[in-house]
Amino acid sequence: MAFRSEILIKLDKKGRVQMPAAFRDELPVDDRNAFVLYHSPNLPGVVNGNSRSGFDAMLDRLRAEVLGPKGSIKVALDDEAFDPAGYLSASARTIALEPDGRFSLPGEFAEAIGVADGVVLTGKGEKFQLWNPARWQARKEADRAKMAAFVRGLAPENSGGGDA
Amino acid sequence: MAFRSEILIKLDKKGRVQMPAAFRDELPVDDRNAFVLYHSPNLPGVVNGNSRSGFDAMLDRLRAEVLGPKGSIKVALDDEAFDPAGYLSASARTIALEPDGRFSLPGEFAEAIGVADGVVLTGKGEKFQLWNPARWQARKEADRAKMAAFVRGLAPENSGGGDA
DNA sequence: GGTTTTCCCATGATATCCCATTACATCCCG
DNA sequence: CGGGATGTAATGGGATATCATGGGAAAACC
Repeated sequence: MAFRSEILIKLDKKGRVQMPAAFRDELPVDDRNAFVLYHSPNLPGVVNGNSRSGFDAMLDRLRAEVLGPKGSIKVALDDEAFDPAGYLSASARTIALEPDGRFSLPGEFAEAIGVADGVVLTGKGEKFQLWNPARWQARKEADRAKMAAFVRGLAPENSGGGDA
Repeated sequence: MAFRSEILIKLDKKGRVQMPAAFRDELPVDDRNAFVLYHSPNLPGVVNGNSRSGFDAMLDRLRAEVLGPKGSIKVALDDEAFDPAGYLSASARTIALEPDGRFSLPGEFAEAIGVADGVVLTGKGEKFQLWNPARWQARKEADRAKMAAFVRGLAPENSGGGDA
């Protein structure tokens, strides 16, 4: 299960969005009628998406990271302490997929993204993201330079190298 | 079964609250006519909710964690020792759901939350919570900052940005 | 007997279902 | 190999169901 590619999808006047076939095919075969959208925890204007099992798996890893195995009962009871997994759960919504592969984008997400006529769906491997098209374009430009620099910096002491 | 999303629900003049469809769908299919509300054990003004089976499962885990496997018989007999699960049971009430998905919020919980015209229902994964809207807003702001800091602290040697 | 709870009906907004259309890719058959 | 046939993806829209809410009336409670 790995979300790849990027695609621009239109929003019709009912607020519906077509889930790209490439992403739909990555959802678990036994749970393709719904998935999860949630606000980015630290990047305003971006909405993340994943399968239900993928989202739950992320929360499990998160809880395991924060507390030890014994912490589960503490998190279940302690309402005062900050709970990252709980925070993400509150910011998430289960979205039903219509039989034809579309879903209606809840207003809260549409506002967060700042959608007008279209959204960019972009694969990030373990998850995918919804972007405002213009903002996505800008981000991509910026990332291109960073990526080139990153690759250049990978092998500082390379004598040979070169490619065919 | 995972409670997600957050939603503001009005209280009508009869004290009734609509259980959001997103939460109702998470209740066990064989037990959707009732659920459990209980006071937060350590955060005044917050009321927790869960399915009956979910609440019972939490009590079981709590007893298993606190006392050993032999603890159940001890708890059944020892009225002198402090019993956390028993304490939670006393603070809990089974709430009936009307056929249309509403329930009447008992006065004790309404007072604890400090409701006026509305309540925020927020998903925490394994359970959900009822909040005073203003207090929830404040908590959310505070948690947002903590979440951003938490994500930042995950990878000590992180050069680039990115989000979770 | 008066208050509270439960059941039922009403309503506006939204979401869902179903059918139609266009574009593009693949398939089939000679 | 070509050209029609078929399939799927993305989009549009009308009809219907569901959600959240309000309120009246019966039923239960003290």
